[in-house]
Formats: sequence, structure tokens, C-alpha cells
Amino acid sequence: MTTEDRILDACESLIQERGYFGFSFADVAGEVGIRKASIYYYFPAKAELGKKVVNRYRNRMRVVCEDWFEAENLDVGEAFKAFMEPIVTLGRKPGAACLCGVLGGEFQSLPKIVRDEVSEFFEEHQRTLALLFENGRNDGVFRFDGDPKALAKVAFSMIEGSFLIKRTQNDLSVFDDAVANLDAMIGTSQPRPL
Amino acid sequence: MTTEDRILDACESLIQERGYFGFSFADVAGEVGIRKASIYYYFPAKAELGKKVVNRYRNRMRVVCEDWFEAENLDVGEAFKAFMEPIVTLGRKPGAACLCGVLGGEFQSLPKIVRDEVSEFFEEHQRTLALLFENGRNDGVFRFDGDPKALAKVAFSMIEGSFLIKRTQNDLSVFDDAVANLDAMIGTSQPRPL
DNA sequence: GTCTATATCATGATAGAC
DNA sequence: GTCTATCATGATATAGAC
Repeated sequence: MTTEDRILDACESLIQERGYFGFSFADVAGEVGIRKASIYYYFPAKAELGKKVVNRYRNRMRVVCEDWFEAENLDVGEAFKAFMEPIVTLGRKPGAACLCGVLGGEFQSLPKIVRDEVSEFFEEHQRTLALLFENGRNDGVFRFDGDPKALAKVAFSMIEGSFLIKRTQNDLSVFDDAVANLDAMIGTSQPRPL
Repeated sequence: MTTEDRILDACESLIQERGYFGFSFADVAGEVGIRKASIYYYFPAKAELGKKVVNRYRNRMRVVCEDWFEAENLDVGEAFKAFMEPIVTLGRKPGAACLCGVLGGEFQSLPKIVRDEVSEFFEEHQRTLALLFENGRNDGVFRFDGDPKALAKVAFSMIEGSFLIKRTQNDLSVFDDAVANLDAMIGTSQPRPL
């Protein structure tokens, strides 16, 4: 792995743990095993480093959905599973939280280039989720009433909130219950009589 | 208003906006109109100030429920409305978020005395909500299936998540949709045939 | 590419005058 | 109670040697 990637990895886990203002170049350097100054060879400023970290996270969380958009013959249920996969991985890791959920708390004072990446993360995740819900209902995979967009907002809020709370309570069941409830909301866990 | 209260107010709105590591004594002093050093007359350290701010927030958000616990003849529907009142006030203010939702992002690196207050906030809110749900269902005010405790976790996650996301999206509908969905979850908005 | 050394600034905190 | 002055520390960032 390149030094740049190791810097990004260290920075990502540090932000996830402490937030943007809670980590320093000294922390990153210490974790990677280089000196503070060396970081500037790869990133000209902290904001640029932060932006890159969020951008990379965004792409990683999104990739499965891109695939689905391109291969339209894919089953919606499978696409939804793929969408949830990285979320569940994060949710079942005790100390972990969503990078953008954490940054959302500091949102108002983040550097603009970081803030924009965070906004984009939430926007595109909600857009994707709404599209999955809408198509899934049309295909008979999901069952729910009302606007898919509104449901997407609510579902994603629930996931993000459960990330934060499960960590403060050291209780993974908060996340599990959220996922179970999401399944119930889209009708994939509690089949009702037709 | 006393100087101490003005310090606490300034600190609360600063944390809500920027997080614990995003505000400084200089910020507080500037907002209150005193000098940095004067803050130490009231609070011996930043952590003590932070703890007091969260403690005060916690008490303010809780008071309505304490009342209900003591006066047991109160209607559960009314108690739930009282519980939601400060939440809705916060949710409908564009730049606002839950103080503890924000601090949840920085949770791992908060001073212990602050962290403990944040944990307690989530704990007691979930406990109260679970009790409201359970009593409300027994009284026929709410209708839902499953464990009231699990529902309380999910409901509160949804609210907290919507606080964070509505701010990053500058879109109050995220919060409104969450509240509407909560109503649907406890059966107060979408009456179904018996 | 990585380092040492340093500049510059902001931070939390303290001492002591008034 | 509030101030000025100051300290020690740690932050981001830069210059330049190797």
C-alpha cells in the first residue's frame, strides 16, 4: 500500500473516532510511522486531506449502487442487499460510526470543501435509496405506502442516528433494531396477508 | 441573567454549532462580552464547563417527563406531546441540532465527565420513551407490535439522525418526515381498521 | 520522498493587580 | 468579579537539507 493510502486510512479512522477537529497531523504521522512534515508532500493542507478522505469514503460506499444503475437487469432485492452491506459492516463494529454522521455534528464549522463532500454523501445516498424503494415497490419486492423519497429520508436518518447512539451506549442492538425496523418498513420481514 | 448563565448559553450554542473541539474560550468570551480569563472564575476547566452545559441541557429536555412520572393520572398522549415539544422546537430551527447528537460524533475523545453526561442523556431519553410507549399501548393511545424498548431505540435514532441530516441538507422536511413516520409507527396518524 | 528545524498562531490555563 | 499579562503546549504550515 502506498504512503498516501496509509495516510488516508489513518485519517479516516481518526476522524471516525474523534471528528475533524479532534485529530491532528501529529496523530496521523504517529499512526502511519512518518513525520508530520511528510504529510504535506501528499496533501497541501488539512482541509484537502479531509476532503479526499470523505470523497474516498463516498465512492466506496457508493460503488455497489453504480453497478446496479449500469446493469439494470439486476434484481432490486439484491441491489438493496449490496447497498446495505457496507452499512451493516460498519454498524456491527462496536466503536465504528459513519464518517459523515460524525462530520455532520461539526458541519457548520468544517472547511467548505469538506462540508460539500459531506452534503453530497447524504444527498446521493438518499437519492439511491429512494430509487431502490421506488423500483422495489414497482417490482413487488418491497411493500410500503407513501412517497419513496420521504421513506428514504426517514430510513437513512434512522441508520445514521443508530450509528451515533449505539456507540454512546456501547450497545450494538440499537443498530440491529434499526435495521430490523427498516425491513419492517419496506415489508421484507413482516409479510402481511394479501 | 447572571454571567454564569450567559457563559453556559454561549457555550451551548457554540457546541451545537461546532462541536466540543470546535469552540474555544475565546469564542465564548467574545459572545458573552468578557475576557477569556473571567470564565475561569466560574468554571475551573473546559471539561467542567462542557459537563455543566450538557447537564443543564439534559435537565431541560427531561423536565416534562419528570412531571409526568410524578402525576400519574396525566394522559399518556399529553405526556408524549410534552416529551416531543422541545424536540420539535429544535427540529424546526434550521441551523439547530441536538447537543448530544453533535457530541456523539466526538464521543470517543470527549473528557470522561462530558462523555458520561452524553451517555446519560441517551439512556434516560430512551428509558422515558419506552415507558411512554408501553403505557400508551396499554391505555389504547398507541398501537404497535413488538418490544416498546426496541421501538424507543429506533424512534430516538430516527429523530437524532434527522437532526444531523436536515442540517447538512438545509432541508427541514427531513425532520418533519421523521416525526410523521414516528406517528405512523405508534399508530397515532394512520388509523387502521380493527 | 522523507527528514530536521522552525515560524506562526491559537489553545487551555494561571498569577496577580484592581 | 473582571481584568492584563503571561505561560506552556500543541496546532497548521513552510523552508530547505539529504
